[in-house]
Amino acid sequence: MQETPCKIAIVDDHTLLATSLQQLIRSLGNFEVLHLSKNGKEFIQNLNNTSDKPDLVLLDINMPVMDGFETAKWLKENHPEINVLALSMEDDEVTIIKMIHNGAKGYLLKDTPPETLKLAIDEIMSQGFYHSDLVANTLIHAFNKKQEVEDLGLKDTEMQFVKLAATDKTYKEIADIMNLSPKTIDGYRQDVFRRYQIKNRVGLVLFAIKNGLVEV
Amino acid sequence: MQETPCKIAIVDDHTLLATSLQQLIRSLGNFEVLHLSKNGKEFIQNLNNTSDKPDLVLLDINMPVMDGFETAKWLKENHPEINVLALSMEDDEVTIIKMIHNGAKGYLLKDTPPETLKLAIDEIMSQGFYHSDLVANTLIHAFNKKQEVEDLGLKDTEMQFVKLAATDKTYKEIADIMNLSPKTIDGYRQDVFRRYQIKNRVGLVLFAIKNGLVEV
DNA sequence: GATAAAAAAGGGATTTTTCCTGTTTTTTAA
DNA sequence: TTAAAAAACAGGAAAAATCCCTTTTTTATC
Repeated sequence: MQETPCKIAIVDDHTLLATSLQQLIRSLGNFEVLHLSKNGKEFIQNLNNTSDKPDLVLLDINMPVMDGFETAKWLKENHPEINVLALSMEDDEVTIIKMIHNGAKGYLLKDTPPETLKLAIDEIMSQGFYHSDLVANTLIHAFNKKQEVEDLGLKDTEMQFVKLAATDKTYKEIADIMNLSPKTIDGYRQDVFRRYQIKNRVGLVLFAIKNGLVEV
Repeated sequence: MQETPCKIAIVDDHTLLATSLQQLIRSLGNFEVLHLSKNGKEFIQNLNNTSDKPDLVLLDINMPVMDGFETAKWLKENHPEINVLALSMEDDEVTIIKMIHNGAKGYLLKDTPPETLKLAIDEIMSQGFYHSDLVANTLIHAFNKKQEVEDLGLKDTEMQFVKLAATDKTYKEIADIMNLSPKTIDGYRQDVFRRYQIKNRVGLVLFAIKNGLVEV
């Protein structure tokens, strides 16, 4: 008895690599390659052009038009049942984290041996995720490390002001807390607004959060 | 030649468990237990009372006065060179994530066999982290899953308003975008403020972020 | 079609924020 | 010690946000 084959789509802007991947996968056994796409946009078109949905997408990250991040995010949102296996040459922390966060069920480097590719696909199909040391270690270290706040050039008083401005206190209340005149606080505000091109207080709150000055 | 022993501190409010842990660790070989503490506060006192700093702390999580979360966070901030190995009966996602985020270098369940405890300590001392499947899988899944936004009871228009309010646009600009009168927007604002006890727009922004309504 | 409820809009006042322009005080450096 | 720089503070005004209460319009339901 033949099992129904695992349907795979390949998204990679390097045609040569995509076609050789296709051949490789076909040689691995019970797999069927539905279509190749050069970027996320083309992939979505291919997806909509056929009723046959892939079980898994081999997704490159660096692509023009619509890259791997966007494509993974789109799939997570619109077709969560389609698994993404990220394929990349990059092994830096930020890239890996972004892909896993966007729903990729595994992350392979492009110099991975074919057996690992097969293993990864099988594990994703059977257990929902390919647990590699690369991904595990990356997540652990990213999560574990003390994320240092980069120096933005804020003076101590300004820093304190910004942190307080990211709460629902009024400037008058902030002035009281800092034992300063509301007019001094207004001076800080104006300086910070100008220095970082901030339009208003909401902008200041978002600035503080984005730069890790306050926790939410 | 005898290596310098690994110095260990134990923090656990269950005296019985703490003392038996102490005995166990001493039996494991080249370890030295510096002191036992019933909670984080007591531990910090013990730390300050002696010049001999531990290399590693076995840290319970559920404790009165100052629990494992706070203690780990304090250590991460004040003594990043001291490794934390979390010990707990809980294996739920949130607990594990919080501990790793607060700098714990490993996470063990209390029903772990002694050999694993030794392995964990050794791995932390040699490689800086004890890589267990429990932690790896927890982080991966937490990071990978689509964090569903719980229903807060916001209507569609209100939701759109809140999302726009969490940008640096004025209410007038928001009204334009939503093709509504500024007065209608003001009505939304007032309703939402009252319903969720929000004081002002910064409060609204923080509310939106905390509840995952917008990404930062 | 009448009626009640919900949504949209408005009037008007107060508080807060924002943005100018400055002056005074304190700190720093020569 | 003194000049310069930085920090703190102010007056005043316009814009935005906040709040309360009322009216109109739309929607749903019988």
